[in-house]
Amino acid sequence: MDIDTKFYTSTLLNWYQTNRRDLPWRLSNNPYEIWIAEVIFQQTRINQGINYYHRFIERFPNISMLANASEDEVLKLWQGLGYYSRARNLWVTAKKVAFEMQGQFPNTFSEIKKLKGIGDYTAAAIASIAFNEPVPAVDGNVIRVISRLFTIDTPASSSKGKGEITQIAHSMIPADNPGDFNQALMEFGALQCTPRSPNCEICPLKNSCLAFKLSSIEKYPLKIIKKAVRIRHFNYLVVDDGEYLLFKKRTSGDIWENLYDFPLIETPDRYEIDKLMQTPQWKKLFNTSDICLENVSEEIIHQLSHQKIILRFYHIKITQPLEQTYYLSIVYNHVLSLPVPIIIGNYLANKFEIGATKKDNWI
DNA sequence: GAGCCGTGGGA
DNA sequence: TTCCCAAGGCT
Repeated sequence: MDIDTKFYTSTLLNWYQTNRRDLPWRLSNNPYEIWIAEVIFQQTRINQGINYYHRFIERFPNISMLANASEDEVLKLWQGLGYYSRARNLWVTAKKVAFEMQGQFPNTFSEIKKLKGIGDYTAAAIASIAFNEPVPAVDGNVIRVISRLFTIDTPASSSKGKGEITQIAHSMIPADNPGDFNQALMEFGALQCTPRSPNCEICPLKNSCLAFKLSSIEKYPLKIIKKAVRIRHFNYLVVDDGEYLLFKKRTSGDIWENLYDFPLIETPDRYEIDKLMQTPQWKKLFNTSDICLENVSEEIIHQLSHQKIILRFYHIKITQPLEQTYYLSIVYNHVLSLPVPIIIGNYLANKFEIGATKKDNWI
């Protein structure tokens, strides 16, 4: 493709100069802070993650502090942000850099990309912003902007389409400030070339935008058909003896890995209480113990990107400790320190007044 | 390469 | 209400 790259480069840099948001990590060339920011803002809007960023940097101001923390604490700080593998991988990588690489964060794209939790995009962002390496950081914004400017008709989900876009972005990077340019392209996508109803009339690139010329802005980037989300039914048993609650640390191979939740009976469809009491899990847990069903919550829908969880909480009071070792007994005061899925955190806040409210989801 | 992994805000 | 999707990466 024959492109006047200089025009796009200078236009985007000029636009960035006057329209860029003041974001904390933009004041820094510290690879650690850039790394944390880039990971937090993977698939996450600025408004949703900005307070998490501040709290994270305050608690872990450098990679050594992060490396010496516990996984539970890192996950607790991440609670509510979602995609918890990001937090687990941050912790794993921090320990690797701190204890195996003498605390020296790698300084080239290829070395950075070897770290767990860092892929093409994040490696390029860190390498270009912290180390001035001219590598294209292709995120969802860049895909959208380039797709529209040049009407890319290969889906960006394919390696071919991604490759085309990456190549174009690469050709636009100025040698002197690749970091600013990468951020300019992304910021342009976030603020000007928005997914829905972009204001093309005020766009400095409208006369160079092929999609605009063809009145097909809405067509790009090419949409991919999504498969239906899986529907699951969770029955949470909130087992309560007045002093402690039962919890279980979730294991790998499912959502919310390494977070904690209540004893869970997953059923193939909606079970009423009498049917739930007939399940082997219920019978095994309570056996012949005296129980009192204190409360059954309304049905709650928890929508994940790929699953729809239909769930209820069964608040069950017991008078005698259960004869079991499978679940953890957590005293009320300690419940707050456990990293839990947001739906559990909200329940605890509303029902037990343990922890913060939904809007204030941190310690 | 396709499926999996959260959550919240906006239209 | 419902749907979309946001500074992606791993298996």
